[in-house]
Amino acid sequence: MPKIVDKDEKRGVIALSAFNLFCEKGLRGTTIKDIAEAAGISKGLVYQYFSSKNDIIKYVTEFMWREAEERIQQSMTFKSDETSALSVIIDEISAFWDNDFISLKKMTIVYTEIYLLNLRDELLEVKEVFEKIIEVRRILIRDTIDSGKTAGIFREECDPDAMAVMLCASLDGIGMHYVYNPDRFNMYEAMNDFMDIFLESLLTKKGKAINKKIRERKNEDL
Amino acid sequence: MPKIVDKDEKRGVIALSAFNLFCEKGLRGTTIKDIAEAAGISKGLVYQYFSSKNDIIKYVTEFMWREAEERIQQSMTFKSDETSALSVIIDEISAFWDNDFISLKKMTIVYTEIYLLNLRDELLEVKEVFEKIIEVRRILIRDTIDSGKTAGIFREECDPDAMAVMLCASLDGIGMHYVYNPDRFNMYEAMNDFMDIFLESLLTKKGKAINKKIRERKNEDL
Amino acid sequence: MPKIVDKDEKRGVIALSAFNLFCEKGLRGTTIKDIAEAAGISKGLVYQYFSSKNDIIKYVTEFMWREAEERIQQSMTFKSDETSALSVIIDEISAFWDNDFISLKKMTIVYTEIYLLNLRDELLEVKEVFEKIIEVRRILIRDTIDSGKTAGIFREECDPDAMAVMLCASLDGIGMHYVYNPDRFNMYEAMNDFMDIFLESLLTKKGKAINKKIRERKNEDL
Amino acid sequence: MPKIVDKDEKRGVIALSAFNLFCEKGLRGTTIKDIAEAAGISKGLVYQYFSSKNDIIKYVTEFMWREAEERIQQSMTFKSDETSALSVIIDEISAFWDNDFISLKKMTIVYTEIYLLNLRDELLEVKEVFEKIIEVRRILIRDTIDSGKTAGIFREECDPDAMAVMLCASLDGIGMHYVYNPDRFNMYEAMNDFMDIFLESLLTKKGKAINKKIRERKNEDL
DNA sequence: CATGAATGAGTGTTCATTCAT
DNA sequence: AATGAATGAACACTCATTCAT
Repeated sequence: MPKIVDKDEKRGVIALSAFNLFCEKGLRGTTIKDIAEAAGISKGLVYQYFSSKNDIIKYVTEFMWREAEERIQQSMTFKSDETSALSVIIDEISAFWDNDFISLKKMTIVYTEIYLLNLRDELLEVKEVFEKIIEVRRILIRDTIDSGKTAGIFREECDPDAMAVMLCASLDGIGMHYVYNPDRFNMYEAMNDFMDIFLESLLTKKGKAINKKIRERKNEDL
Repeated sequence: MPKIVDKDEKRGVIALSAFNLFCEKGLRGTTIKDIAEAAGISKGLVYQYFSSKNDIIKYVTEFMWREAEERIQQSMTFKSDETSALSVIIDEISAFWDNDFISLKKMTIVYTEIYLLNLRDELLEVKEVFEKIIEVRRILIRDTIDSGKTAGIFREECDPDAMAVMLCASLDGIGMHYVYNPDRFNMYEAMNDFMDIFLESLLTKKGKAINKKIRERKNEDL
Repeated sequence: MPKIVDKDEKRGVIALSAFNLFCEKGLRGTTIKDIAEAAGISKGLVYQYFSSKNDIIKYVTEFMWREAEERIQQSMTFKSDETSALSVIIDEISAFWDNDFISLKKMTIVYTEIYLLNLRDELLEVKEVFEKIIEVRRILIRDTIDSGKTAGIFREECDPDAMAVMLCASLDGIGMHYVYNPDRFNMYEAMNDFMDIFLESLLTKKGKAINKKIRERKNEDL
Repeated sequence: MPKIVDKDEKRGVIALSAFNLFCEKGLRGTTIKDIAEAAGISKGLVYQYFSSKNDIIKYVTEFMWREAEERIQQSMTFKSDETSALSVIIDEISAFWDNDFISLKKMTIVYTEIYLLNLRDELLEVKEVFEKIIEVRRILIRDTIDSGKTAGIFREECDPDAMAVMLCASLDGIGMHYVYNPDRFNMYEAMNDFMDIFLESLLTKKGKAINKKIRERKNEDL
């Protein structure tokens, strides 16, 4: 009788090993041998679970997407009051980078590497999933700003689409610079500063008042 | 006598071929054979002009740095009045990305690839030059904000160092997202929006007035 | 399960192929492809057993050293009487070259090539082992002469260190010339002549008597 | 009018540069570019004087042969008395290695490299010349011993052919070991010791007396 | 005469993938 | 199910040689 193996679980184990190695050594710099060893199995067996190295990258990308989605779902679930819009944005922004298990640095590196692959259409199988990662954040923020406008929190003249794109992009940039040079600045502070500046311009008076309350509540929590 | 060749020019020609290929296929994905063919020469001849593939990458990086520096020098040269601080920042920000889209894309891709390699110290020969590219912008912006504070244009409480880092990082992020998906948003508008938001928070009343004038003058120029 | 392979044995097989090729075509003239083909495997597989071409050369050098050491151990083991000093030297001298001509030639070629590489420090990984081959003979002979002096076999005025160096060097030269031109002279006779001349000068009367006995016994054995 | 060039002289200049480089970096390790630079000319011009790299090696070998021959002719020219036989041998032996201009080390390295090439018949054009270098010494020594026998200086039972081969070979070996490890022993002393041992066995009483005189005269000269 | 730009076959080495066991 | 031995195409880089100038 063959050993009973949870195929899906094992795929996850292998992919996690791969993910960690991708961070340390890059997509190209990580060999199948490396992955197999890190997962405690043989090279050949990797190919029972993944059809190719690209297949692993695809899985890893999907994994990152699922992580992002899940966090966002969590953010959304428990917010329903008027202040939610702001909290969601602020939380999501920091949550995206705020993960002990899969470190910021790791995420950033792999995310950036896949960004490059897709920019050159070198990994078409992965493109769709990768773009979901971007979209899920963008849409969340866009929708949040949108409903914030309805609630009178954001100013009329602010364009949710444009703002969302800009916000996501800026935060990616801050993340990358931080990862490259973590000594240069305190990232959480930087992101907070950034959000302050951003919100200062876009919030209505009502919005600013709410923001103030949220901040106060957060400080009390600490 | 052998064919007379302008060595420096030929280095430039080869490096340009390389640069284009680096963008299309990535640093690792581009082979010396590719570069030689694109430059219309043989593999061996490449090594008469560059000591190694990394040497080519170094040249390309230095080229990008020289480009960045030159533009910055230009920005600085002709500004001396009170409004210079703002103009410089605004100009530099847009100038940095102000080429045709093709070359913006290329710059971004290569810049990002080198970012990744340096993150893992895989390209030590290039690290120093790469960091100059980052620094030259950062310092320009920091100093500009600093002197803007003295001139009463920027608010007292704004930290030039932190702002400069954040600004550079954000703009990199915006550039990357734009290059990835140029249809999503008009980058110049996005950057202008971004700058507006940013300046709105950091300028004093006096600063805001000057900013307004600069904007008006610019619109007249068009 | 993959084919079960005795890694050590296979290393030996590959190294033997390499050794033969090194002799025929030289260390530099032998390519990894040559070695792989001679061993009946693919180029890539060679690197499963050796980390580099130099690693193969190192193995071959270590092999030669082990051969030399083993023979010397054998020479030492069964001699304990007064005459041992002389027997050991004589035996060792002939034993070192005492293989079929083919392998003598091979040894000499590879030994000489490694000599040249080390002379220019082009093969540092191998230097230490190579020098062991020289030293093991030199020290054996030096110690033997030394104890032979104590036993009154060698003359008081003979310097064991100088004699050992000279003896080793001369015998290397004779080996090289013999290998180059095996038809010119009978090497065993030449070495015997050489030893006779050498011993004639260095032995005491007592030593000469013992030497005579050893020779007679040897002739009886044949 | 073309520049008038002494073709032969220039060949010599190039070959000398080559010779020096062959010593430092080996035959394979020396490139045509190296040689051209050392000779102060261009790569292409080298091919006006030599048809190939092997052609240079051939020239260098011929040069070494001419050097050897010349020295030997000198040795022979001025000796005519009874003692010449010994002087010639002793002088030649030391003279062969005793050259400041073209150092011992250089000679040994190139000589040994060519030895290896010929051992494998990799450079047939050179084989003949290389063997002349060996032969010229061997024959000199053989003839000298031969005439020494006639003159009653060498013992009847000594075989000039065998002795000459052995002597040349041994001295080559001593040279090689010395070059590899010049700190181990004083080569001139070693060669003298060697000659003493050698002559002690082969000279007649008369021969020993003459040898003694030669030594004394030499010491006076110093 | 003289140059050095240009070539391209050949080197050691790596690694995704296959497959016999 | 699981192994790791085996493959071979691909890569960066070198160098003797040629030849247009």
